[in-house]
Amino acid sequence: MDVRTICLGILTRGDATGYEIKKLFEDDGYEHFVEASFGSIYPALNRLTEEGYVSVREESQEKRPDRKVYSITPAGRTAFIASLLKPLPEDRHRSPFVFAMLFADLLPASRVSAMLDAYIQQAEEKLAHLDAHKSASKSSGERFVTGFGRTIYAATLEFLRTHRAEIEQEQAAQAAE
Amino acid sequence: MDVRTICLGILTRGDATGYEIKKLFEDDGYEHFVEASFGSIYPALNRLTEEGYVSVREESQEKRPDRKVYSITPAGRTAFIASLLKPLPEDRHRSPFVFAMLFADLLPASRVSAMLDAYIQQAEEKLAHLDAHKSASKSSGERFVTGFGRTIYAATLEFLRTHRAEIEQEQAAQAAE
DNA sequence: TCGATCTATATCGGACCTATATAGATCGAA
DNA sequence: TTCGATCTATATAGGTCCGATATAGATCGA
Repeated sequence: MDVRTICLGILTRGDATGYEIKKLFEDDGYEHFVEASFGSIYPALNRLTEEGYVSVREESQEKRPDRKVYSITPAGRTAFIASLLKPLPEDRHRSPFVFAMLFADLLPASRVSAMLDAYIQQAEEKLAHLDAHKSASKSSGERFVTGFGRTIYAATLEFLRTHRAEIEQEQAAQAAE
Repeated sequence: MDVRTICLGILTRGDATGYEIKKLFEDDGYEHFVEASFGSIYPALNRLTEEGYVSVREESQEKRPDRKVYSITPAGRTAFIASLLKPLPEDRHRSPFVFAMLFADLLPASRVSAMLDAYIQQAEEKLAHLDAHKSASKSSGERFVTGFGRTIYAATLEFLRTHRAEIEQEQAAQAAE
């Protein structure tokens, strides 16, 4: 999903600034599945405005930088739906942690354990964040996605806790050689 | 993990061409976690060569384009280990499917069902591919990563099969309004 | 035998992220 | 109370990476 489509999607739920578009995914705990940086959101909104898919109103606030509040136009809504009717790109899950585990045999056992600890802790935090915002989920789609996220993190934690010993023991055996 | 580090990692396991570097991850079923395109692999190898982290030998074959076989140098090996000792970047799992599910209420029920079907089928194929190459896993790291992949896909399938009805029924209820 | 797929390298354009700059507001800790 | 940290808010430059495309002969199945 390109950043322009992501922006249009958020705007179907209500007006927002570029800043809010980024924050909404994080607050709802979707950042693991959908995210975009400011460096791509702001140019995307400019282009969407040029193309007539969104409109802007500038709210100049006292003693604050201007807020540019974006609204989706009927043309934007149509384009957004159309993009969801096209075949979806495949998921891409890039994991430096998994990559590093492939080369565990080249690393000190302590480093491997530290990586496992850090990864487990991260998954625990993400899971806690999703559970904290459980009640905020409204549409069936949102509930579905939150549940999916919880499932993935729970399965991750379960696997790591039950299988970390295997990789750590082989490390130990190797160090003893 | 940047592409240069990925290339170095593969080359710690043995010499390879740019083409083989890409294929190795796919054949072993790691492409969901680690991947790089030709458009970044070839420039990366050129730069690694300039920097002295890899060396090349050109094998000009009869009636075939030249093979450029890359080998990691001691300096490359050192740099690779060093990169694994630095804090790892976080995972990023981008899912157009999950994004689309957030907006299921804007789509026809048939489209939502079709997306679920396609996503489930993809996960089944990935899982089958991992199982097919089960025996090929050698190091404990490789076995760990293969098991991790299977866990994620299995959890995904389990969740989708038990929860797709919820989102599909809400769709149906909405259409009836 | 003809199209599809495979091996193999390479580049261009575009999409995207990271880091950085700016700037005032708010809020907690010392 | 004041100073640093964090938050709101937009924006750009540099660099990384991907997708599409080009090339070209080999192999393999229909």
